[in-house]
Amino acid sequence: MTGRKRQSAEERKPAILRAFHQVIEAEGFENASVAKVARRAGVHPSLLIHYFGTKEKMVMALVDEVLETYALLFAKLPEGGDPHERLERLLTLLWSLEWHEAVNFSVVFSFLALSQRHDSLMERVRNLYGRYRVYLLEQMDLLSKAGAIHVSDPTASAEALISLCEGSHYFCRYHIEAGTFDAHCRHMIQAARLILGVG
Amino acid sequence: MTGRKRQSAEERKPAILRAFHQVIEAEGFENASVAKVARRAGVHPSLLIHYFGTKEKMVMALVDEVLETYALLFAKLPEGGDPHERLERLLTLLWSLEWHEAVNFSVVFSFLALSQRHDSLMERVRNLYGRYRVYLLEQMDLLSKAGAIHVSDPTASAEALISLCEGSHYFCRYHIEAGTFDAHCRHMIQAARLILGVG
DNA sequence: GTATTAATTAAACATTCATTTAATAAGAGA
DNA sequence: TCTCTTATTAAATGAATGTTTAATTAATAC
Repeated sequence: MTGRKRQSAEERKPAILRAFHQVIEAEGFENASVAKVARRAGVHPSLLIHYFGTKEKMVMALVDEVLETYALLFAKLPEGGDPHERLERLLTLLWSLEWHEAVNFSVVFSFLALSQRHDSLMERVRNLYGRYRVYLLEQMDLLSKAGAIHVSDPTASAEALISLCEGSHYFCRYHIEAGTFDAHCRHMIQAARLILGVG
Repeated sequence: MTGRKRQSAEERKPAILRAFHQVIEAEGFENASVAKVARRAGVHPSLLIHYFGTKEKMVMALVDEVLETYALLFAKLPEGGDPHERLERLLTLLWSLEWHEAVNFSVVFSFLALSQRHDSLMERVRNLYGRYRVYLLEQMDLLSKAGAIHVSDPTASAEALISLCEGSHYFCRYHIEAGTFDAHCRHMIQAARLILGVG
């Protein structure tokens, strides 16, 4: 009748979340109703409730996916190899198009807003950034001992790197000219080098 | 009957926007309905429509206020005086509690999400950051000539400062420990000095 | 004190909201 | 083929959505 095939839960649930993501992108989190998501997924609204229980749980399922995207991103951070080369790979990855486009800003901004009044979400985001910070501290220790960087206060440098990186990716669209993203990344890498004492 | 006094439009409209802001803070932008805002303002829902026309226009009125808050913040940036002292005042202001708490993060994150699909809002935010950038470039030129800083690429340094500042304020809550905001600010000021060649 | 203007509410509107309950349909295993 | 499970829809729910229209109330101007 609908022209849609019967699918398993393992196929349908991700498809619904994909539709949810698209609706948020197109119309905003505040306008992403169950009915609209269902329509985009080509499915009856009650099927979403059947799979997720409530809309809130569906939101949290999408949050899980977005957080997982970040976790996968962090998993790409370089671990071994020559210190100088590793530093180079780290900076190049942090300011790559891949890193920049990993998530949708409309979705992430909405979830960051949500985290302000959703304790467990806040805790999960903090946990993610905590791992980020630990990674940077470890690397700075290694790179420091190898003489690849020169930092006096690793904690301060880690905070600065995270701030520079997040500020750059989330806000550059508000102050750089169109078509200058590559140059912006070079600028940020240079600033990162100054912070790491290798300017 | 309601116990509320009759007020002029000049008093009522800001009061309604204040209530709107509070509802977003407490329940999120996606749950801030006209009825809830009216209830918090102690007023009938149709009064909001009478004053603002539509909910969307009411949203834009609140956006105006938030953007104005930022504009007033920028107006506090130091202009004259001794270069070294001015640099000191600039960094101290950028990483002050006043700067940090000037806006509500739940509200701003929601509006940043909105800007992704609202062209005129995007343009207005870009305009704001453009002025921020111009200010920094002007100051860097002056400070540079006075020997207070040493930057080779002012554009790159301005982008780095903005990124560091925004990334710090919007994301520090996700990676610093409670009660370490002051230390974090000191770290950021030190990083800013490195970027400005006065480390 | 009356007329006028502006603030405010009341009531009703169609629409959309998330969700429930029950029915249907399809595939899997026996 | 029959049974059982699971995917899917249909239909109905009451509440909440934003908005309109008309009525009411209070202050202002004359």
